[in-house]
Amino acid sequence: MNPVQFYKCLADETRLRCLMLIESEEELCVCELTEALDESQPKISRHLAQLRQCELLLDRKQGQWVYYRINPALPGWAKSVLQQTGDANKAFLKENLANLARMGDRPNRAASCC
Amino acid sequence: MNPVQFYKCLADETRLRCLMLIESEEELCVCELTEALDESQPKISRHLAQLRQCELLLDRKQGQWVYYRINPALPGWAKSVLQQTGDANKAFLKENLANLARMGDRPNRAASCC
DNA sequence: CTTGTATATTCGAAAAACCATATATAATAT
DNA sequence: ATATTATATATGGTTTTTCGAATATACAAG
Repeated sequence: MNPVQFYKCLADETRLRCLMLIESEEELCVCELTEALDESQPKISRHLAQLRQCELLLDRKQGQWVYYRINPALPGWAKSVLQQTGDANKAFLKENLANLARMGDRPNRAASCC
Repeated sequence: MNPVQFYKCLADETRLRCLMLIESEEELCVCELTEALDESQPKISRHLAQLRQCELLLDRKQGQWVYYRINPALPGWAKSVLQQTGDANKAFLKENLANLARMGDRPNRAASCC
């Protein structure tokens, strides 16, 4: 994991929020992130694709949903950076988490919805 | 310290190397960084100015030299990120540190040279 | 005052990143 | 089969970032 490439991934507001939210929630699907960030679906999807290509995220398809999670194979320092950034910047995510909470009918892991 | 702005600062090879080298050496002047990275003086200077403006670095003028160091007032998580990144990516800096070591006549803190 | 060295800044061009819109794919439901 | 929902990708344009080259400033030495 090249550190410059890693930090380029974190250097965009949309991507950083996605990463922090996923870090906080373990796993989120595209529609949940779209709602939490209040951004267009293609925009979210494009950034997630980049994070997947750079191997910061792994995806898992379940029915019509695609769930993203932090790649556990990331080097320790990178995982630690993500974790610390999330822990120390809770306020940064406040509104996004509120949007997520307010979201009715979230897909429940292993079953219906969205 | 906005985390997006912080990571934008780290998302450039020149800036990240400067930060890591300063992290490793406590304090470095522009000519030392120019030599260590083998880049043009204006390029180094421009990136250092950005890091200073974003308050990641502090500068100190001594005679004709300007020494840069990590801003100790950075939030804990940011200092920790810089430190961990440096510790875990020594190979990334290997050649830069070699250039620095090979550099004859480095300015000695509080006296002549360069 | 002139020269030399260290550093900073300006400017225009080139490259990279980002975005909105439209469209494609794939799964599910009717 | 058709319609709907979730996600992905392609296209073209706009904004942002980065850069080299030239120039400016500031200090030191002679």
